[in-house]
Amino acid sequence: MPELPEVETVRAGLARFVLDREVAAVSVDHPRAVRRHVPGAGDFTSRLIGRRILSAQRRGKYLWLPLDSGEAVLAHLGMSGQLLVQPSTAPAEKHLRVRLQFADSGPELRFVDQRTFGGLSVEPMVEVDGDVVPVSIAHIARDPLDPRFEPARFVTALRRKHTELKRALLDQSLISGIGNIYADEALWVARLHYARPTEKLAPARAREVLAAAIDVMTAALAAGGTSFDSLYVNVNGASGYFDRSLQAYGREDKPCGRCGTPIRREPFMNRSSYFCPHCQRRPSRAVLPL
DNA sequence: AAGATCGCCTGCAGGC
DNA sequence: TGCCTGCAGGCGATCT
Repeated sequence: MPELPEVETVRAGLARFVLDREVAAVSVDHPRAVRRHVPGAGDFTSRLIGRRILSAQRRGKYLWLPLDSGEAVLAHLGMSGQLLVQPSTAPAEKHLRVRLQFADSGPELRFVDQRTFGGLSVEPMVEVDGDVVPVSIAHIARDPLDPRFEPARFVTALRRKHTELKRALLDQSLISGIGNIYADEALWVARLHYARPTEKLAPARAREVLAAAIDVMTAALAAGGTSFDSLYVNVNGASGYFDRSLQAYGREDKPCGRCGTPIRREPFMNRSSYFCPHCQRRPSRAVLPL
């Protein structure tokens, strides 16, 4: 499941292949893949043809390719999305959704997505807080690997919230790029339970969980992104493998790497939370004085 | 109005 | 064997 490190791996890979190339033809093979492009598939196609790709950018789990029209192709990989660079002679993938062919007749760009949670759109840009981003992601916060990310601002915003810590880490409008896997890993490293109330979290503890998130995602990025099944494949067609270094996620009943206590899995937000019941103590219900 | 929940979507593992 | 259920889970829409 692509989170920030995996998306960054794709972005970096794409940058090598699509820069300064002119789009010559587009085919949309599944309408759901462009459902966020409100004017429809025809409009999506016409906004791309004849346009040149200027760069490859990313914020959190979103990546986009600015065009010489001033708009950008925005992509989200969802659960199972892949952006593949393939020779035009390569047979169509089973879940091929969108295909971009270039005027130079070189390798084409394919969006492949089994579960169709991901998608593409072409959008104008908007300035938000000193950055220029596609309009539909104006509400997405900077991610912690962004040079303009402000830790103190995150800590303040986190402690103003009245929710559980993991919910906040997954809130892309508070901090972006963190998904279920790296949230569990960061909480394990910081020895914090997922249900800790954000409003009672000491600033030092908030800084620790942020540092942990940065650490686990930086390490994953260095390793080329995490993958658990064959669905996520990076732009070169090779799966990233970082899962062997995961300490909590997916390790139900396996010993905690610190204390040996079996890792526990609990339902959380229609998914799972993995944590060490010894290192990550459930918060008490007691109301603390301000 | 912020916070919590729902529905989307496919493939596969596991139970009977 | 094949049907059924649960699970994977990000995110916009919709509730409270």
